Formats: sequence, C-alpha cells, structure tokens
Amino acid sequence: MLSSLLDTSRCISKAIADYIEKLILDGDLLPSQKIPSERQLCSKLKVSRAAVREALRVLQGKELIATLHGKGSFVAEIIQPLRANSPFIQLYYDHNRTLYDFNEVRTQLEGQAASLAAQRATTKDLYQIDKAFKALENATPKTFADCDQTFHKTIAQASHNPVLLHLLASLEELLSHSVQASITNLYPIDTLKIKMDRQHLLIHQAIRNKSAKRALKAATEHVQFVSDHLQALENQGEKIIRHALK
Amino acid sequence: MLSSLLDTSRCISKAIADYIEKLILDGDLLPSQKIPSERQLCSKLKVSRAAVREALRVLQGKELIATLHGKGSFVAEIIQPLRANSPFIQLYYDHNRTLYDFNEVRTQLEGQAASLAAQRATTKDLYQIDKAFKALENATPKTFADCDQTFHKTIAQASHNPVLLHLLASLEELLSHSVQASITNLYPIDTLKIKMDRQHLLIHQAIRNKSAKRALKAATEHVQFVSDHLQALENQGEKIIRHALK
DNA sequence: TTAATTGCACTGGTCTGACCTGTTTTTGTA
DNA sequence: TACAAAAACAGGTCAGACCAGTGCAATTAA
Repeated sequence: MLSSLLDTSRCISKAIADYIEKLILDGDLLPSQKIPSERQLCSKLKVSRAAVREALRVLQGKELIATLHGKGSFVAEIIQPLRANSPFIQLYYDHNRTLYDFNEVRTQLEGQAASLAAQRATTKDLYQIDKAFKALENATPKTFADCDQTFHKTIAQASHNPVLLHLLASLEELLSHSVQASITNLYPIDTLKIKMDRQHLLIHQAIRNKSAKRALKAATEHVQFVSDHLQALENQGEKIIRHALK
Repeated sequence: MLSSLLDTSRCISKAIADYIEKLILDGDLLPSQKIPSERQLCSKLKVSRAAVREALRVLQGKELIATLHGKGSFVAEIIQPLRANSPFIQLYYDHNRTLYDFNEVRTQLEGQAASLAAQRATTKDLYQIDKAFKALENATPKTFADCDQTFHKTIAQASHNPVLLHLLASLEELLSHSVQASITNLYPIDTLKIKMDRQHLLIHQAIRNKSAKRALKAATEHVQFVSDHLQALENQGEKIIRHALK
C-alpha cells in the first residue's frame, strides 16, 4: 500500500504523512473526522508505531491534524487557508512579536526604496507610479489591498536595485496572506483611510520632485503608521479562524 | 532545562519543538546552521530519542528545518528564492553591478542592526560583542574574515530582531564564498586595515554607550567603506576564487 | 431505582535498546 | 604521499514495554 509512495520519498514516515495528507486533500478524510488510531495505522500499513507517530507529527506541524491525548487525531477544520510555501509565515502566527520585528525591517527597506526611487526614477517609472497612485485613489475597499501592494512594488522597482526589490517581494509574500486581509479591514475606517491617502500622496510627490529625503521620511512614516494599526488590530483579539480544534 | 516549558505544553516532544523553535527565533540557531544531532539533544535534554525525533518532525512540518539522512538537521532559510544555485545568485556573477546593489541594501540593514543593538543589547550581548571585538583585534590575516563575520553577527543578534537577523544571515551566506576571500585580500593592505580597525572600534563603542545614532552612522560608514573597496578590488579584475560551490 | 464507583478497554505519550543505511573522518597501509 | 579500509557518527526504523488521559459499562452503594 505504501510501497508506491516509498519509491519517491525514501523515508517511511514521510510516505505515511504524504499518504494521510492525500486522504485529507482528496476528501477521504473530512474536517474534524477522526483518523484511525496509531496502532490501527501501523498494523494496516505494516510499519512501526514510531514511524506512524512521526508522520502524524509532521501533519501536526502543518496543522493539518490535531491530536488529543486519550482521544485520537482529528483532521483540522480549516485546511483551505492558503498557506504560503514559506517557512517563516507560521512564526508570525505563533509569535505575535514577530509581526513587530517584521515591520521594523520592512519600514527600513521601504524607506530606502522610496529614497532611491526619488533619486533614480526614470520617466517610465514615474508614469508607472503615477498610474498606481491614481488606481489607489479610486480603489474600492475590495481592491484597496491590491492597489496598495502594486503602488509599493512600483516604487521598489523605481529604486533600480534588484536586490532590494527581491527582498521586499519576499517579505511581501510572507505576510501577504494575513496582512492583505487586515489592510482590507483597515481601509474602511474613515479617519485611517484619509490619513493613508495623504501619506501616499506625500510619497508620490516626494518621488516626483526627486526629493530623496522627503520620500524616505514619508515612506517610513507610512509603513510605520500602517504597521502600528495592524498591530493594534492584531492585539485587540482578531484571532480569526486559526486553531480550529481545541 | 525543559521543565519550565513542560508546564504549559504537557507534552515533551511539543516542549522540545518549542524550545528549538525559540532558539531559531532568537537567532541562537541561524539559517543553514546545523542543529545538534538527535543523540546529542536527547542526552542534553534528558529525554528519549523518540521524543526528540517527533519534535524535529513537527519542525519539519513547519518547514523550519530540513533533515538529511546521515548528515543532520539544518535550519531553513528565511528567503527561499535566495538560495545558492538560484538564478538570482547567478545574476551576481554575471552582472558586476549586482554587488553594488547588494551592498546598498546590506549597508542599510547593518546600520539598522547596529542601531537596534545599541538600544537593546543586554549585558550578555555586550559581553559577546566585546569578545568578538577582541578576537577581531588579535585576528591574523587568515582568521580575519571569520572574525569580522562573527563580529557583525553578534551585533545582529543583539538587535533582538529575528527577522533582521535571518535576513542578514541569508545575505551573508549568499556572498560568503566570494566576499570572504575578498576581505581576506583586503586586510593585508595596511592603510585599510588600520581604518577598518578604527571603524570596528567606533561601532563597538557606540553600542557600549547605547548611542543608537552613532552606532547607525559608524556601521553604515563601515559597510560602505568595505563595500567600496571590495567593489574597487572587483573592478580591477581580481576574479579570485569564486565558484567554490562547496 | 438511581447515583456513584470501579474496572477495563481504548487513545496517545514516552522510554529503551537494538539494528539498518548513509556520511564523514580517521587511520593504517601501500 | 595517496588511497582505501574502517571506525565514528548521522538519521531511519523497529519491537516491546510502560505511563497517562478518556470513555463506557458493569458493579456497587445509597
């Protein structure tokens, strides 16, 4: 039964984890449904209990299942939430502090990007930034998060530093799933929306006027502003869906 | 050692996983660094190997570590696309300009690290920095590159920002092969050596005196200085060892 | 009869110690 | 000095034992 899987994985516990994961993904095991007991699994799959347990641990790490002492293992409620294929996004969920650390770095890098953009933006860059800015102005609550992301990306591109661009894109991707939603929640609050619009305007103008100093300041303050409010939103207990069982 | 963690988790393997995760988060274990072997861990933590293995499986599920048969377990990279044989690093080899872009970002991040270190360094951090600094003073041309790297790493750790720490470590690893060699070539030049020593001293003092502003300035200027001379060295055709590719 | 208790049959959690295979380092010989 | 054998070390797996929660059913006490 496992032999076919074993060919590729070269590791029994990994094969078992893949096997069970496939059952879950295929819907053979439904959310909150009980997974066969460890002893049942190891007798059915003809492997040791240690191997089964290690496989279940992997799935626990992926938060695909939850295990309760004395009761058994159960398929988690939410398996859909697109999990970024990045290792460190989980850290964000587990350690709230990480979000703070994250923004600390991001603030710095966005500031540098804006500063460099002010110095190096070509006519074409300016056109792109202009376009993104106008889209942001006319954004609906639904499209705002995307427009915001595009705006910042356009600026990063205008910095003409591929390393910086790449780094920001990586960080962006790390948080996009969680933060995008939060930003969407942030926008409808009228006082915040007005302030953010103004901040975007300041960044935009600074870059157009090729004022690196003002661009740096505006971008830094903007990211700081958003970060602070995201953090507040997070702290005030929007614990969202997470940790289905337990 | 684990007892404190055990209180909340009520499950040894979970406690071990949390323990190691914390080490990673705190920067005590850096990207691509080797985690102690399973047997070492279970003797140090006074638990069975099965418990350790299950803990490692959890971390594997979270993709925080990767395990290789016969070799060991290693901390994952925060920036996935920035892997060694990635198309990106190829870019560096192909276009000399990338080195410039690289240092532009690195200057910024090292500056931030030093600034934060000045604000947040604990007594223990200061001790480590002190130790690294002294090692740097007594370094030989052969050991200088390593000591330099350690010095900067220690400062990054004192920033107490895991995201920043992991980012710098990732960047570091990218260039280590080429830059390490270059720095070694840089050191013997007397005038440069003296200046670098002085720069290190300034950074060291600023952090000790908890002057974030001076630390930022000193670190920024230092990285800028080194970058400039590396660039010069690069341009004048010192193609050096490169492509060592472990 | 009913309520509490006990006991047992589950579940997962941990440990020990053995043996396998793959990797790295050491070492002894050519 | 060079190289191949061997030992030391790494993770992977297994078997069997025992502990600790859970839940139900039979038993017992009110």
